[in-house]
Amino acid sequence: MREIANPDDLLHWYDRHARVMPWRVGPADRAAGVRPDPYRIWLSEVMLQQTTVATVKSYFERFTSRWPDVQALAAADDGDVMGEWAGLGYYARARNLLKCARVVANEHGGIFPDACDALLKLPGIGPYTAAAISAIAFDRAETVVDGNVERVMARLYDIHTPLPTAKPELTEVATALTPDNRPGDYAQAVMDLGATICTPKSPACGICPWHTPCRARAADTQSDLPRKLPKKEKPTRLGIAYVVRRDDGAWLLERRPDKGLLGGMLGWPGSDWSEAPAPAPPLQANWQTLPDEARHTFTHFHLRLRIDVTIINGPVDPEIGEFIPRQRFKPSELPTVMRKVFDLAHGAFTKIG
DNA sequence: AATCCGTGGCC
DNA sequence: TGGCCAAGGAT
Repeated sequence: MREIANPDDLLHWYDRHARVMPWRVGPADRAAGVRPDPYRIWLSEVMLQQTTVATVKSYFERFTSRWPDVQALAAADDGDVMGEWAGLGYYARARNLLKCARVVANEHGGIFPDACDALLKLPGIGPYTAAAISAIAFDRAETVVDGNVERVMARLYDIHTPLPTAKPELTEVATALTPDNRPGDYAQAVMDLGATICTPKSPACGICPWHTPCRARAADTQSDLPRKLPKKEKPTRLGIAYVVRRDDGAWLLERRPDKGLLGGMLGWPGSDWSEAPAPAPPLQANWQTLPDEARHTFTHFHLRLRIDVTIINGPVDPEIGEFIPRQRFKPSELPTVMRKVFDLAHGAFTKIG
């Protein structure tokens, strides 16, 4: 008879090897009765969507220092939140984060729901995040299925169906395995296992607490799992960014519309991004094209951005965007592609004087 | 259902 | 250097 994976074996491993994170209540503290702060769990889970733990840590510290609870975040200025999120990517997360904070503050008395179905109704909370908050913050027996869990389950049960087709099947076996005992710790334990032992490349099967029941390990297929459908090729798009510096040091920037790429973020005025972008200077000036272009890769295309710069004297009323005084302009509040443009333009201005 | 939506580290 | 990958969600 084939041996079945035992959740207690994983929990025992987690008790010894749980990763330490700023938002996490470790297994020892949890056993002593310490409860996680749902606000911090929610915030960390949204930040961790498609984003590495290492990247999230510093953002989490800055957010919780500036906005210690959901009421504080709900009262925050939109631009301040988008500015703090700059560099983390997937900016719809930040817009939905604010929406969610305001719903929780105004319609739930500042208390996060503990049930999945209620959490799912909130902006920016999907199946994974709802289960994660319910399990981790409230210790309810919900099953989290993220990329780690998909990989662990595909290997544990030697499932060769490629993702995303395999998702329902992987969810089913993951659900069947979820224990009623310590579900919050268990959810974090599966993800820790995927992140540190059952890794995408070169999994450390020799020290895995589920080594014995793992069917992929028995079949030596672990390195091929999970299978994934081939990805589409990324096209290259071109564009022009216009950097205007006023003689008093102010910069001309625009707030991008909420919908679409980099929605809600600050950026330089520019052309469309396409095969043949149409020039669209925000004002009449003596434009100079920089020798180097900014290169950036988004989720689904490569971008090559020509940079046109100019320096203007005295008051000018641009048709597009708004001058931001030197004192108030923080390059750290720009999304990465816009910061690359700034770095190149600033370097050129500095050299020219 | 398929597409859109960022970024940085890794090898 | 370029593709892969990371605690996904909205439309």
